[in-house]
Amino acid sequence: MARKARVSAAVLSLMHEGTRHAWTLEELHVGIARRGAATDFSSVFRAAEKLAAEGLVRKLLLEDGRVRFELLSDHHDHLYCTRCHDIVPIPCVIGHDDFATLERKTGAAILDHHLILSGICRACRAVAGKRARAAASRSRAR
Amino acid sequence: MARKARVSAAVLSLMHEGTRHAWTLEELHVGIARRGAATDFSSVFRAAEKLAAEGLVRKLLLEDGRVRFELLSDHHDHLYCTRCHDIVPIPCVIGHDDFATLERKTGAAILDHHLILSGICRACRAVAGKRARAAASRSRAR
DNA sequence: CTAAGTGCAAATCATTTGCAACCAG
DNA sequence: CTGGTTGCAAATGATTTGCACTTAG
Repeated sequence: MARKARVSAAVLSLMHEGTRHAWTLEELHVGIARRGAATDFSSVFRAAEKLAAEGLVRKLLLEDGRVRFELLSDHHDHLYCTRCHDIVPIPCVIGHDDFATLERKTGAAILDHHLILSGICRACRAVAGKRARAAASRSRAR
Repeated sequence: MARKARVSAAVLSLMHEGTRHAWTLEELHVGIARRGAATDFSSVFRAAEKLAAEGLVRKLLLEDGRVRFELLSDHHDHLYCTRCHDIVPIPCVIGHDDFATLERKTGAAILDHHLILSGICRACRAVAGKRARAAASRSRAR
């Protein structure tokens, strides 16, 4: 590095905070600004792309069509909560033998995979549960 | 329907041809034009969206960031070939028990899933194999 | 000094929408 | 007639690029 990359550092440090699992560029941009180190959106974009190219970060593309970045760690998959639009990491359920079977069946070479679940995350379920109970007691009261 | 939907029909008919498994809007647009029934891009867009809303077609979003549509059939997953950028259908390898386990582990309600494999499809592997053999014989000749 | 990193503005790309015209029922 | 459908043009939203400027090494 010819120069310490201020924005890259900010991106990494923000991600390491662990407030969120997968970040859109917008979220990174805002997050960095909140810490008082305002930057340009395009700088965030370039920093994130670079980190992804360097393999420090993984670029994801989920069902809502926006790019997200996450810290690279041991393989896991993702749950996209259709209620709060948050991304939750999920342990990987697909084994090597599954891939071996698929490769045999299809003749393709499988190099990587992304399993994207969609549904309602634990937090949102809790809220929904509370609502349902409240509704139930309301109808009992009537 | 107050009017027979020309574009929707063309989209479905093109998809039924089976030339391709998953179609981008662009591919649909061009495909329909090739058949001599030129239409506007936005009409293709609206037709595809409508078909998806009606449940005749499924909307996909893969790693290259472009929306694709496929005929709705029994559940399967997808291989994205990083060489030819084609989408190949793959039988589903994840069982109900896997989801049950995940739901227990994570506390989330899992409603749907998309497994996206990436790698090299059978066709491209064949080409690569041919190339490798050719290279081998060239080096032998030297 | 010099090349990587940055900010700003503008370009691009795919998707989406507004609106007037169209036409099968 | 009427409301779903279409074409055209223009808007949107996110990502990406050009360029001049800065600055760590």
